[in-house]
Amino acid sequence: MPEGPTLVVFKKKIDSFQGKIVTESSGYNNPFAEEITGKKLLEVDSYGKYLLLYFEDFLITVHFGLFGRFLINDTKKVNASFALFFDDEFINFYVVRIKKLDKDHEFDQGLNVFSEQYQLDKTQRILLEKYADKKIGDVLLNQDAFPGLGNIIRNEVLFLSKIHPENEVKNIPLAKIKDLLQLIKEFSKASVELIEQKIWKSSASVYQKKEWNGLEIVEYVAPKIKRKTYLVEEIQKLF
DNA sequence: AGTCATGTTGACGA
DNA sequence: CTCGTCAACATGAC
Repeated sequence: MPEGPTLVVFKKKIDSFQGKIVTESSGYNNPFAEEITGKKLLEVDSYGKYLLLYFEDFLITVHFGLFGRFLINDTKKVNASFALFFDDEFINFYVVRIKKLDKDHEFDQGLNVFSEQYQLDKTQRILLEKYADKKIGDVLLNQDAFPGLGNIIRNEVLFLSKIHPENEVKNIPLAKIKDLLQLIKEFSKASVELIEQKIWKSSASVYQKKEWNGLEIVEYVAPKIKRKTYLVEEIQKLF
């Protein structure tokens, strides 16, 4: 279900549990229930498409995949894959995958557009050094270079920066690359509010749309990544 | 009601 | 070793 900005929204909703003690943890896909029980939830954060739950001795990451959901103080009919209870409150996570990491695990904040430490230059360097021969439309979904970037953001920023997804990275003028990276940052951050207002998808320019300003939006499945791609031929250039 | 999807992982074989 | 393909995921919006 979620891309990076959605995880920022999730984090905000769970923020109020910071500092509270987990009185019980459960879930059919939770090998860490015993370790988590009795621990204080020190901090909630997000990185890319992961929700981060920091405890005294370790860190739990929650990935929502395509179907992941969570409910606060509410329960669905199906069993939760992961759940946290705090005295009289609780959070149920459905269809999520969790992992346990070292509490000092370092995420590369230089690549995180939501971080104060984001470095556009670093993303640019990685893109040009490691992915020069790849298609830009494919690379954007690579979480190593673009943590949190998903299919909606991918389609929208390629359109907004007027770049055709089939361009190989090395053929795109540097100025256009910089435009694209700047747009990824701005679009991702602006998305948070739109998601909170539940108008994110409907306010998209090309994603799941048929036309833009009278121009046809072409739709196809990108072969390598097998993801739906939307583009306006007249606007998005091949270099 | 069938279709499709904001995503990843692991199994398998070429 | 790497690459493509497939399936799975207590789903849910349209």
